[in-house]
Amino acid sequence: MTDSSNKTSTVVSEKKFYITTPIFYANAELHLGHTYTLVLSDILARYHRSIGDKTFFLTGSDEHGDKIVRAAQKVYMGPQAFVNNNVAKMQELIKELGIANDFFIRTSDQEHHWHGAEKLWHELEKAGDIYKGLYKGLYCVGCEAFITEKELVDGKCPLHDTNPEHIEEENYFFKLSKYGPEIKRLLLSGEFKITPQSRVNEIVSLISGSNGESGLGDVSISRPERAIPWGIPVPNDPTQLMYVWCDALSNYISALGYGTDNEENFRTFWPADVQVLGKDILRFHALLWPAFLLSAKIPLSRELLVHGFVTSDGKKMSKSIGNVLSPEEFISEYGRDALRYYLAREVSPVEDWDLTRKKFKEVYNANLANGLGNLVSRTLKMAEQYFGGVVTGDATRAPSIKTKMSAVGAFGDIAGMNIPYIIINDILPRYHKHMSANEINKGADVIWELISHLDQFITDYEPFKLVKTDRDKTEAIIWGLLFGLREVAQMLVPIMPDTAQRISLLVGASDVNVDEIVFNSKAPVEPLFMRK
RNA sequence: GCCGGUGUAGUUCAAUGGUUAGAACGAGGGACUCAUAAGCCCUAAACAGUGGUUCGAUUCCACUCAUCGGCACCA
Repeated sequence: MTDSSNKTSTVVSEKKFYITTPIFYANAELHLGHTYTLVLSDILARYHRSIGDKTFFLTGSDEHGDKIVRAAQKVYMGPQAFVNNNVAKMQELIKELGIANDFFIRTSDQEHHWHGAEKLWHELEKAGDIYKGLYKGLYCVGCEAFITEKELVDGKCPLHDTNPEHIEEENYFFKLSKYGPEIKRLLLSGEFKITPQSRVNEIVSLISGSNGESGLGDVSISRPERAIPWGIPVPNDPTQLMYVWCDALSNYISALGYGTDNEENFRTFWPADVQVLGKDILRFHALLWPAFLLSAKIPLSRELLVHGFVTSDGKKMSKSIGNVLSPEEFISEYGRDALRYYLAREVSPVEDWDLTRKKFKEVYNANLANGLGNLVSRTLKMAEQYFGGVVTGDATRAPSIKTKMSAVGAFGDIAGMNIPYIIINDILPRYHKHMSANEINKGADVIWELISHLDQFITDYEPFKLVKTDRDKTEAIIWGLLFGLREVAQMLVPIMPDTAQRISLLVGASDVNVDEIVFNSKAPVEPLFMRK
């Protein structure tokens, strides 16, 4: 893919763009929910790279905590070996999905992560926001960990069937309560954005509290070192380890070199432009994380993009129901780009969504095999048969669409307009509008509108008949189709990078200005997307 | 229980205080053939319920029912 040839679809931008996923807990393999987070983020990152933004895309793994230690013990492994193993699997899936992250941060990585976490702790301390206090909770001896009221079954630990003990221990606390009003103000003013808006309302009402009671309390941010020390020691107090929040949330800046002797990336990329996360961890990102940043006098992230959960046939995936769907399953049957397509277009970035094998297949056949793939085949076959693949033309000679396509696009009706005109004045502006607003599903819709226009264009002129009587006009029509396909490929770059490249190579556009493109195309040897 | 959102064709979504409530997928039918029996055209198919405001409501309000989310240490 060359950048010089995509003049029409490139909006020149000199901005920086920093996007993050949460770090994934290294106690199990990644599932479809994680896959969605990764693909959504990757599409946004690739989009911003494609428009020229200086982009940094971060993902990583959260590797500390009692849960890891216990899970490792179960399989007779040390915690480090255990997480190494799981992280290797994560990275394998990340590679299979075609995720192009710039860095992978690991919280057990002393060189890349610990300095940042420690510096953040120091800053909170310096601001006077850390104090020693008593943490009270329910502790299960069997689990060697605190458990929450919600986890209890009949007042007992569900794993050990024992009554947990009420214990108190001395921890460090962070003055979260101090920052409630400021976070509320930033949320309401829009300086700190959360998408969708309903999540802002939730957080604001949480801060405000109910019945006149203050909403926010302080939180404990350390735990006493236990049998196996597995975490980042609290600076100047080795008897305590940082609890998950300070340890994990700081990854977003430690990965940029914060706290190391090279903070150049931090200066370049912070604050994050978009932090993608699932609704389950909204609170930590919308309250604790900004409070940490305010305390440390670091600017807040610009936007949290909060997505929903995936269900399988309307139910939560669970092994006991037997409805678990894995990303690997779809990749092996349909290919990586098909899965990316599904996640991009068939899923709302902010709502819960559902997946079934039946629906995936229907969507695949309708839009990839019959839609995109078939259009590529029929266009390139005609180009090859009639013109040996070499098609010359220009925008001024391209015929116009005849059929009225009602209620489509900004014009309402595109009859009488030619392909390049429609693309430049309607398709591309709307595509960019949606993609830059993180609405990748709507961006993808626009691409498929163009695909539909191109099919309609073939119906309008029937070049397969016309070629017998008017070769010049037929060439102008095929030229219009190839021009359209070239733009489809460009817009597809963030969503389906492999497919975009394949189409671009097949279409074979010359690297000259829009008005004089010569196509040196070839028909695909086999369909892009085999019908299933 | 409290707070907030949603409820439109088989499914996923859209729009609107007023002539025929749009689209996609899926289903049924048709004419074509460049193409992956794909594409194109046509057809059937919906405003949760009750009451209110209004000349007139699917659209505004109230209630009911259903459903989803939140109600702090769950990555």
